[in-house]
This record gives sequence, C-alpha cells and structure tokens, in this order.
Amino acid sequence: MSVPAIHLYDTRRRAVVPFEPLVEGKAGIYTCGPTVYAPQTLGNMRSQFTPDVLRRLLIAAGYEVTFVTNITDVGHLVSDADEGDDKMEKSARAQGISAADVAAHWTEQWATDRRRLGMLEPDVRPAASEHIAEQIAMVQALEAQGRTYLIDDGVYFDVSTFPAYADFAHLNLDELEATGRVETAGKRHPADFALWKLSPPDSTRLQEWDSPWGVGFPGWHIECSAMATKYLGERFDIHTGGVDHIRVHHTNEVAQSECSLDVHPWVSIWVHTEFLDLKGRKISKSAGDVLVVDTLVEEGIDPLAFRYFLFQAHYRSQQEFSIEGVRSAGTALRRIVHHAVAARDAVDGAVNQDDPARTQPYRDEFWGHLADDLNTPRALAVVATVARDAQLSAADRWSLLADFDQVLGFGLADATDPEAADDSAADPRIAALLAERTAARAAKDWAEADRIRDVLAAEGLEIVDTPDGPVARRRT
RNA sequence: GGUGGCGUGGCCGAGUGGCUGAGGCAACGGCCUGCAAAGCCGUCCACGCGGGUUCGAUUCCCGCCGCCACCUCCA
Repeated sequence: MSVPAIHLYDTRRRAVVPFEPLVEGKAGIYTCGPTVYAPQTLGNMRSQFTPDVLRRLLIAAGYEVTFVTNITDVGHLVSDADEGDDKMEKSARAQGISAADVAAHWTEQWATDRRRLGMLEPDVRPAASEHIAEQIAMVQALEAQGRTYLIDDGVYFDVSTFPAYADFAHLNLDELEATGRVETAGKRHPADFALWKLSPPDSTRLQEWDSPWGVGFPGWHIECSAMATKYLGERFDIHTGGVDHIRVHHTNEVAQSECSLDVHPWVSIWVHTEFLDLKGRKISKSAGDVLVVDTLVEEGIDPLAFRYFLFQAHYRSQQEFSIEGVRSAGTALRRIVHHAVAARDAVDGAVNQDDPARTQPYRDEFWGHLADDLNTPRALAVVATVARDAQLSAADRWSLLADFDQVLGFGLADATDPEAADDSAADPRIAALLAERTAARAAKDWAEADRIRDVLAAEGLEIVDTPDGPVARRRT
C-alpha cells in the first residue's frame, strides 16, 4: 500500500490529527450540499471538491467509504439566524413555479456540474424535504430533554442547556449577546436557533408539514444532523463544508446532535474548505451575475481545467480566482494528459510492468503529500515531474499516472490526446484545405501554404504538423 | 468594532530556522520546422516594512503598513 497514515486538520481541535476511523477499514463522510434555489457557484463547487479529493484518497488507501451530501430544499432562510424569507419559497414565488420544480432544476444543475468537474457520484444524496419525520423526531428528543422552548415563531433550541455550545467555533457568547441586533421576538439568547418554524397563522407556505407543534417546516440546521445520523450513524468520521458554516450552522449541528444523541464528539474530524476569492465578481447569488461551471464552458474552458486549478492551492487557503488562472491550469492539464496518453498507448494501458525502483519513490511522495492534510499542490508537483521525467519508461510513467488518477480524477484511462486531431478534418472543406496546403508545401509555395493556415486560424482552427502529416483541431 | 487568517519571483501558489531557495502558467534562449504552431530541453526570478531572539530567519517573537474572510446572504 502506497498511502501512508492519513492526517487531517480538524477544525474542532484546531490541529492536524491522524484519521482514526470509528470502524476499522471504513470511513463515513458528510458534506453540506447545495441549497437548491439558485445555481452553485464555482466557489460552492470548491467546497464540494475537497471532500471529493478526501474521499478518493480514503478509497485509494483501502477504506470502504460512504459519502453523503445533502440537498437543502426547504427551510434555509435568507439569514442563517433564522430570519427573513425561506430561500426556496422566495425563488419559487419569483418564478411562479413550485418549490419542487425549483429544487429539481437546481439539483440537476449541481449534479451535472459535479460530474463535469470529475467528482464521484455521492453514495447517498438525501433531500431535506424527504426527511421531515427524522427531523421532527430529533426535535422531539431535544424537547424531551428540556432543551427547547416554544414561542409564536416556532420551537427553539435553548443554548444555555448546552454549556459546550461555544467550544466548537471558539465563540464568545457574551459578546454575541452584547451586539444587540434585532432578533426574533421571544428568543432568550441571540444564539438560540430554530428547530421547527411554524407557518404564519394568516398564510400558507408552499412547503409545510404537520408536526407536534403545528403546521410548519424544519429549521435549516436540523436537517444535516438528522440525515447524517440516519445514513452514517450516531457518530461518524468526517464532516466537511465551507468555512462560513463553522460559526452558525456547524456549531448548531454539533449542539443539537451531541445533545439529542448524547454523544461526544459527534464527528471525529471537521474539514472546512476556504473560500475561492472571486474578487470583483463575488456578487450575491440573487444578483444573477455568478460564476458557474457554464461560465467556464462559455469561455471555451474544459471544466476539468478548473479541477486542476483547484488542485493547485491548498484547501485551507483562500484561492484567488481568475479566468486566466483557470486557462493556465488548462494548459498545464493538457500537457499532463498529452504525456499520460502517450505513455498509456505505448504500453497498451498496462500498469504492472513498471520498475518499482524507479516508481516507488514517486508513489511515496505523491500519496505522502495527500495523506499530509491533502497537500494537493505538492502532489500535483509530483505529477508534473512524473509526466516528464525522461528516466521513466512509458510503463513506469503510465503505471504512476494511472495510480495517481484515482485522486486526480482527470479520467486519464479514457482520455484522448489533446494534442491530437479532433474531428475538424471530418469537414470535407477543411480536409480539402489541408490537402491544398500539403500540396503547396510540397511545391515549396510557402506563401500559399501560410495563406491556408491563416484561413483556418481565422476560423479558430490550428494546424499541427505531425510526422504523419498535418492535422487540424479546434483551438482551446 | 470583534474574531481568525494572509502578505513569496510577471501571475497563480507550496514550503522551510541554515542544506539543493516546490510546482504550474508566462517570458526568454535552444532543438524541431520552409517559417510557424504544438512538443521537448534549458534559463530567469522570491520571501511587505522596522525591530528583536539566534552562530544563522523568508521561516520564531513584537510593532507598523497593506489585504482578506467571518460576525450580515454566501461554500
């Protein structure tokens, strides 16, 4: 086994700690998924990327991994502090369609984007709206423990009943209290959060369910606790999400879960992904101008170039986004794939004919960096070296790259050489132009040959002269 | 204002108390080419400012300046 002991930074303990599974040989991961009322931005996708890498690493290390990521299709209010409109309701009303249609649309968009970015399919993808009973049950358990109180607005978690509340995010509750923000009337402490919200007496919501406390809908935080518990058990190994969730959402998840389940720690390791810095384009989702996977596609960029781009920075560092940055990542990726395909085809895909004396050091390096809190930039540096190291035979090279692709997820086994011709030459007119140019070159009529090259260039096609003659391909 | 973090070469971005100063992109030179393109080889370039600790700091400590994130919608 090439993968050494895996270490990860745990937000709760604020330290890099060894990964020690609750059950030998198995690993359970829960990732906060999308609130499906709007497109998922490239920033959102970064926080999905980290668990994908982690999951692939664990699989490569031999663990049987269960990866759960939820769909928030109800209850996520405009404010994480349980105020304002429900995001789903707002979006549905604005478009005059049902909340379910809104959810279905954006869930599909998200799933497609995940695939385009080379992410493995989730093992379980539970929707909050389909787990109302589990959520109610968890609230009831908390109620039975006397940790809740009912006000006009709904059922709230009483933070004062959980002394460890502030520990997770190292909060200063006194300070929180002192901010004096306008809060929901009746809340006893600013940090108290909704477990079940009651529908307003004078109106009907698009999404509402009956409950022991009246018709309403679950608070946003309870869904993750309920679904993670259902699919991963009362305690599980790894919970991931964006750093913005540490203070409120994950703090609340810990509170309600550790109380209702009477466990500690509920989650062994919390992995939080830093933000992608979108600079001037970090515009709120509601404003419309958002950076999504389609934005890249419109720019003629392969979504996998973005995957490569994400590998270049550590997940705990803010990463500066720019289209040019993704483009340069695309160039680097193209060269890697070019070498990988050449090596693969030279040995007909064989991965067991390498010389361990040459390949093992690289394997140790690559997996060692990933096992060291997912140091993907370092791992990627190994990939770049392997792709070009002249000391390696094709068998060595392909054996290594095929191994690394378990985590890279570039689909190297099925990739086509990006430097090879595409189907442009299938167009008879283009094929004729190429033939004309070949004839002109044979006659040493360079002016004519260059003219034809310019004609094709104007159409976005580039000519690559290979030993087997010229080929045309769409410039990327 | 509170809390956390950052400031590395043209750009992105790792990492480290000294050793051989990641990697990618770009640029430049070379090979290849009719010339190019693509590809390959090579070169180049660094640690915000001022103190301190140390035999030695980009790496630790203090101050300053600048930037970012969260606290308020966001992953």
